[in-house]
Amino acid sequence: MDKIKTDFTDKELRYLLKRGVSEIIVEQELVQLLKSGKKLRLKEGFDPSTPDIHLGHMVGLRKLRQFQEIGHQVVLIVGDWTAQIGDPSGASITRPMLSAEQVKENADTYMRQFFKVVDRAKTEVRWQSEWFGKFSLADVIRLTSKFTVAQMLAREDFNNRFHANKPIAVTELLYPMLQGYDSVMIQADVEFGGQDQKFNFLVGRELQAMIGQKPQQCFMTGLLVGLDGVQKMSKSLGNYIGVDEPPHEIYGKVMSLSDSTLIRYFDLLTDVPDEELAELNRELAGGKTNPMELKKRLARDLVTQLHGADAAAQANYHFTRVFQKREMPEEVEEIKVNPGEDIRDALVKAGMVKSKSEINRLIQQGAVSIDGAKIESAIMSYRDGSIVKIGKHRFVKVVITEGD
RNA sequence: GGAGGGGUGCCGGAGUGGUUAAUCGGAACAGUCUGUAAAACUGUCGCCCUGACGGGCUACGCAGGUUCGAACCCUGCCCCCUCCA
Repeated sequence: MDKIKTDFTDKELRYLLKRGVSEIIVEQELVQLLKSGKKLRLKEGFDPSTPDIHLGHMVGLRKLRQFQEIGHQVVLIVGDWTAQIGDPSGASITRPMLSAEQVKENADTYMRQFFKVVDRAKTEVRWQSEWFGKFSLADVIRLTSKFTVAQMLAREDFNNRFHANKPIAVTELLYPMLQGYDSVMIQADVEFGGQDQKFNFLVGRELQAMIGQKPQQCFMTGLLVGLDGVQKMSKSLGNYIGVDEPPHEIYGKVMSLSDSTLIRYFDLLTDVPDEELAELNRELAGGKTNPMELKKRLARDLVTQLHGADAAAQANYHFTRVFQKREMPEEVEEIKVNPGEDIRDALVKAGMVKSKSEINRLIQQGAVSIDGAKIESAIMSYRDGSIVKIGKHRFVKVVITEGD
């Protein structure tokens, strides 16, 4: 079958183990594993209560892909049991229990996005319920007796909350143990995730050792800052770019990134070589390169990865035309207008604006034009085929129709 | 079992009887500028009528009440949260 790559140049190793990587425990052991020729089992878990993947997650998925390309096996775990506990974050300690159908649906959604980056053919999907579904109280006691409260409190988040007199649910203490047990069940060689997963990964490592398995390596990827350029990309902060978003949306969001985050994005999300990145960075600092051009390159690269080269070219064209040149897009939505009807009403009806008050406000702000002429008052003359422009990039074509 | 805090506009969060469609921040939208859907700056940001001036209506968990007048006071109900044991 697939050949497993065992000979690496220093450069290749550096790319695999440094680029976009935050920490590896234990790096030397991982290097040995890679060179041993063993087909490694790479564990990645996810919580089916949050099925959307964004670029922040993509950093890790790209790593999985890279390991697949040198012959290794990804094992994706659907955390249908741990999802009921909620990963201890302090913010939300109680989560609604999801129905079985809901979990299934979320899992499908997640996987559809996951496999945009990761190779499905080299992935084994496992559900926690395969083993936890049969767990008895005796099993729970056996598992929990392997750890002490002090060990669990070593986790930074628990520790903080403990000392701040904030609640820690008993089930939350269970979370790392369950996640660790997954590693035992699938005999993971390496577990992948963000830096915030370190504690859970280490619990898995210990548990495997106790049971007589070779402890897994912990592979933690770097954090991506979100659109605001300050906080980490996360769904709850709303500063994310979803893997599932349409091409022009991804492209546009990349273009709105703050300049200072550009290189980091290249670093974490593209294959542009380190030397070239360093060079680009120098040019940027020296003002030799226009950040916009670089952003376009980044946007094209990312859209290509997620939607293919054609979509990327199209998104690029669309952006240049609509946003840079402020021309009409190739396709303009049409709205039906009855003869003599106030066009404002038609715009509201078509959902172009939220309310008549809003369109009035926009007119006052000088944001509306018809056939290139700015509208000063609410009296708008138009004819069949007129192009109404609202703001910088909302266009609509008037179609006059009789009836209703 | 005991003690206490709170539910306000898309979100966060002021306001504790009139001058409050409701300070402020964020998001969003628009305008100016620009190398960019970056940044910066300015403005808008409940709904309806009006070209505009202006006017009307609805809103501060829910339901009542007090008052000339309530997000703010009272009563009941619902819901969140924290601490002690």
